[in-house]
Amino acid sequence: MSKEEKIIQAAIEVFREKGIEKAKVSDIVKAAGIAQGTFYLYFPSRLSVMPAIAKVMVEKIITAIEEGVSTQKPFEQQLEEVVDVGFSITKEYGDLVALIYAGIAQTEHLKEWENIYAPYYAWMDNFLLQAQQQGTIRASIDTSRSSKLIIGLIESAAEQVYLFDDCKDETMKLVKLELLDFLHHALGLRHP
Amino acid sequence: MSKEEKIIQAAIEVFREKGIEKAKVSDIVKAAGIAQGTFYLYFPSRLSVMPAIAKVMVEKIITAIEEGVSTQKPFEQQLEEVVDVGFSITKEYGDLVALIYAGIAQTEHLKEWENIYAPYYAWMDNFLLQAQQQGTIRASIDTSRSSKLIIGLIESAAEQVYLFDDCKDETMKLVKLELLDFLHHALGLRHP
Amino acid sequence: MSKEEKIIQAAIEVFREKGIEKAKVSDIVKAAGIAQGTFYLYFPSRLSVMPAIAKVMVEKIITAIEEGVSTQKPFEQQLEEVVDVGFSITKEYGDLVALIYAGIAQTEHLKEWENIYAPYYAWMDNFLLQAQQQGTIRASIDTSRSSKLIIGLIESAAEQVYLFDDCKDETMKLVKLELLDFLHHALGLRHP
Amino acid sequence: MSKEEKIIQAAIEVFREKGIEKAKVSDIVKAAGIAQGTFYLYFPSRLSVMPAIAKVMVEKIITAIEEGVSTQKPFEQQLEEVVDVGFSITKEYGDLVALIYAGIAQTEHLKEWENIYAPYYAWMDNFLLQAQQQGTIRASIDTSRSSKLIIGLIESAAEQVYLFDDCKDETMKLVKLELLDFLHHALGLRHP
DNA sequence: CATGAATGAGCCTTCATTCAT
DNA sequence: TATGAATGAAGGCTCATTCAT
Repeated sequence: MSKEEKIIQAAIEVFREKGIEKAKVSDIVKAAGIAQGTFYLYFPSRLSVMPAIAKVMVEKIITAIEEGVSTQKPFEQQLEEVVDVGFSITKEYGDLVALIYAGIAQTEHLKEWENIYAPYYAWMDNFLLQAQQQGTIRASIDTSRSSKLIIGLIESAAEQVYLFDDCKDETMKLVKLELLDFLHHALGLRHP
Repeated sequence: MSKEEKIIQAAIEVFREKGIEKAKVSDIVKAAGIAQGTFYLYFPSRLSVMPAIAKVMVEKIITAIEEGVSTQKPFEQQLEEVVDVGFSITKEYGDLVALIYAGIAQTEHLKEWENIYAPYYAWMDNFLLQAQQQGTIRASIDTSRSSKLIIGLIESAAEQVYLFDDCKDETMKLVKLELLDFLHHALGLRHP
Repeated sequence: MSKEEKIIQAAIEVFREKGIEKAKVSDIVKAAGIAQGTFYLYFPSRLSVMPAIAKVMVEKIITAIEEGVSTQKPFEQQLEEVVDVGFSITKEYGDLVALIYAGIAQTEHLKEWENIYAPYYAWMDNFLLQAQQQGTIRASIDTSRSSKLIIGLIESAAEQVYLFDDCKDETMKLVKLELLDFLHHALGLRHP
Repeated sequence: MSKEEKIIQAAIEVFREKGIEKAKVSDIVKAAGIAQGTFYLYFPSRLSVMPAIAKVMVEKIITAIEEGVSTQKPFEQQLEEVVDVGFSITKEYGDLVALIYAGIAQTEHLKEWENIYAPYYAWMDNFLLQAQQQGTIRASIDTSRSSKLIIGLIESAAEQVYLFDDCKDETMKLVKLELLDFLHHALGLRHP
């Protein structure tokens, strides 16, 4: 693992553990096993690791989606898998997403956020588009816009369970069912 | 306006303008027109104004909803008003919401967030419940869970427009339409 | 008890408990049951209570000496009582003495300390003088100078026991015996 | 001179000049010719230099004793030299001793003080022990306990002169004589 | 490339003191 | 006399960043 990768991994670790404000460069370099000055050979400032962290995170999201959704299956099942993966992502990276969001909100323009999530949005757009072309979901959907709505919706639902709720397993199933029902209707899903 | 209110107003102003990390207590007291020490008579630390800000914000949200939605009109029109108000709220307070969310993520447990939004959730729950009882929306909806989904959905949509997008007015109408369509289907809206 | 007395008593309490630097005016007024501003009606500044505390302390010392030493008994027994009382004083007020000493060292001229202890020195001087006039102790002693030496000696001995040592009771008796032996020889005590 | 030594020397200087409470870290670093932050690389807090100062001071005391007392001469002359050195020490470091004592009283347990003075006590103990073994002072003395008494005694006497009195030179000789006389008797000194 | 000691600007917070009531 | 809210100066400490080695 290169020094740069070490730093990014250590930063993820430390930011998750301590939060943005309390994550010191000294913590990160300690976790990375490098010297204080070395950090600045790779990143110009403390918060400039954030985009790199975001990139790593989105890569993981994309991988999870691609691995978790079987393009062979019927759309209805795929949709269920999309929700499952979305929940897994929030479970595993929800705090990290919130962190990066906050980090970006504090530094650069929030618009940057769209670029970060772009691959996720693109995947979802394509997912809907294909279903639409096959007549599985209603034709009136604007897949580009709805892809963002759906991602927001899945995240909202998952946050209800993982960030806020306590009795997770129980709630999770109920929320997922409600969400799937919601999506079925929203997408005008036709059971072929 | 009491000193405490002055501080909260000034804090809102400064946090919005400078972001969490760069908002100094000295900025806040200057904006509030009080002495540095006075701040600490009302709040034990710099970030402890956050919950107070959140409370003010939610009060404004509730007021906006109650004023913006005419309970006399048919549900379909009310829903449109709900979306309109939701968009207005995000337009006006979106950055503040993001700020508070980040501020809370850095200090207390994220669960606190649910308490803050509780009145908004409660209103939405009741809104759906009445529609359901009148048979306007499908009976299979769990209004409590869906209220959160819908609020998340409206916020996602509005953020697309106001936080990220540039060409706002144009986009806004399209996104709103897409969202309303999405909701109509999701809720199984019956046009009476 | 007058307000002024209340303040002095509260100050003694708080200074003993928290030490000089950490004893806040707010602590003192709270302990005294008065308002913050009232303190400044009686004392011009935070540390200006110190002399008043010192005065109270010396009064207690004098009282203890006068009550604890029986002028009727032979000198040898009186000397033992003087040592006993000296030890009691250090046990009870040793920390306070150190406190006042430090407090004075930080503010005014250390010379003030002599004025504070003056009554104690005077009593000891007189005590020695009478013994000398009766031929009980050696004539070559300068009672004025030696009174200070002896007080310093008793305090040193008692501090060994109460401020520093752990196994107090055991040690105390041994130290007292050693000290008395030391004093007997130093004073050239004649057993009549 | 290492940075740490520079800090200690500067701290001694500043604490003596301004007293404990008014000695600011900024004063110390200025005197040491280093940056403010550098102070905290070597000491965790402002008052944590105190023990280091104490150590330096005791080293100086030991050096002064070893240089000022000629172990070859007869005990009586050595005792005079011990008193002379003791007076010199108080003259030169008396204020520092009071300072450190107060500083320690404010922070750590007072017991620490005994550890600091331990080398001085040990030297005196040994000094007495040898005289006792040679029959020069009375056999009934417990040298360990009396070493502390004697050090307390010398300090008391010297403080009378240097800390409190004005007409120093005059008084000094008289006090010294009185003290030596006092010690001769107390120790049961035999003039061989 | 790597190091880590050194820097120093800057902020949060405390608290003695004041003063209008 | 008494109050206690308000003041604001002041300082300990942190920590991102630099740079000589």
